[in-house]
Amino acid sequence: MIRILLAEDQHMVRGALAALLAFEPDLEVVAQVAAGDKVVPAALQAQPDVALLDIEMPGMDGIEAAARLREELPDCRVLILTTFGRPAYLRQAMEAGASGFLVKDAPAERLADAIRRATSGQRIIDPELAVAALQKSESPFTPREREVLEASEDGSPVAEVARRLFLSEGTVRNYLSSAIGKTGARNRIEALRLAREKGWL
Amino acid sequence: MIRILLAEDQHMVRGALAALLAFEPDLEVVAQVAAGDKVVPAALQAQPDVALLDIEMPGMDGIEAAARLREELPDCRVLILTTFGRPAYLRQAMEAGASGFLVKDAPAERLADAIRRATSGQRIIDPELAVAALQKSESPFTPREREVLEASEDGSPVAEVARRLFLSEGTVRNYLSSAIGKTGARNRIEALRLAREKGWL
DNA sequence: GCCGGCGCATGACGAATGTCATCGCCAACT
DNA sequence: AGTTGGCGATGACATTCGTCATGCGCCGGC
Repeated sequence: MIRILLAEDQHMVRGALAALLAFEPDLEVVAQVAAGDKVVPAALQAQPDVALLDIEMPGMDGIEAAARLREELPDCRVLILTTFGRPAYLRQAMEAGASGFLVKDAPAERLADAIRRATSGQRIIDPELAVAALQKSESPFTPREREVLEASEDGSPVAEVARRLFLSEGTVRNYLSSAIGKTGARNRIEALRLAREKGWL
Repeated sequence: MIRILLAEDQHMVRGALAALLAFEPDLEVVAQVAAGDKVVPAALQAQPDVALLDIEMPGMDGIEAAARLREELPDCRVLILTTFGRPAYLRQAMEAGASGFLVKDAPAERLADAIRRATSGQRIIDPELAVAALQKSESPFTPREREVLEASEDGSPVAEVARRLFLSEGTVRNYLSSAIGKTGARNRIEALRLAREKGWL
């Protein structure tokens, strides 16, 4: 019996996924949480074999939760399940120690299969996404440029981004300027949009 | 036996919802589609009693699909199921002739219940959402302010927005400034984000 | 050992943006 | 008739943003 922890903030989707898994005789959902920061506590209590984590969650995102979980329960495999098949998410998920990465666009049947494979130690990457990630031109950003761009996505002014990243205001402007140049945008907002479209984030 | 059509673009979510409904002995999913423009053709063929429509779909959005469906198959009830409980969506759904409106945040158990009630002619509105819609302060924007804000969402500079809306550059800045003030933001980007969060767009 | 690239910073400058006061026009409301 | 408020515009001003040149330290590769 494979014990599963389900982390997904949309109640109905979570319930539906649980129903989907309930049809599999060898799978058992032993815990359900709706927020990223509840993942580790629930896992410590329920001792699942696999954690199925959404990325977009309140409290803590699924990537971060995955990393924490790998520290606290190294025996628990992590599967990331997300709406957005951004290459950057895939990369981050792998860095966080996830065993697999699925998009919600994938066929429903693939889910149970992925869970079984994860427990047997395999890595599961959504084939469509893997192809997309490889086809997508490599991001031309330096790590810092990406970091600064991402920190600007909520629209906070340069000064605040600088504070958050412990950088000088001028430095932040330089990185943004460079990112704007590389995307061919006219300002940071467009740069952010174009970078996302090209899968550079 | 209540016959159900399921329209939802994310394959895995669709499959999971089908699994959820499969547990109900009196409900039967007779058709599944992944795009809004496939709803009416599939419904004509499968003759469902209830159509469960996501709003965010390729091809045609769920609201529009609902309206078309009401014309073609007036006996088929329509339930809107969506991620975003925006008051505007709720209003549009009702205008399109939907019998009910559910958010994916709602408890999974409520779904089957809503379907049964819809077939018996009742209207179903997610209570949380109804409360939220009433609590939500009405948008403080004037029509022009909203228009200018929305035209700025892709990050184009003021000059371009002005050209698109046949306004002077200064006027656009004025409306943006006013919108920034009303949202309590520090620049247009934040204003856009905050306005969305508050359901003012 | 000498690049070249990245990280970080500074300073300066022009362009874009945000704010404010003020104006005219028109429609609605009192 | 007068007041109010949305709409559109202008001009001036301060701030923020984007760009560029330049400097320094660090590391990896040739």
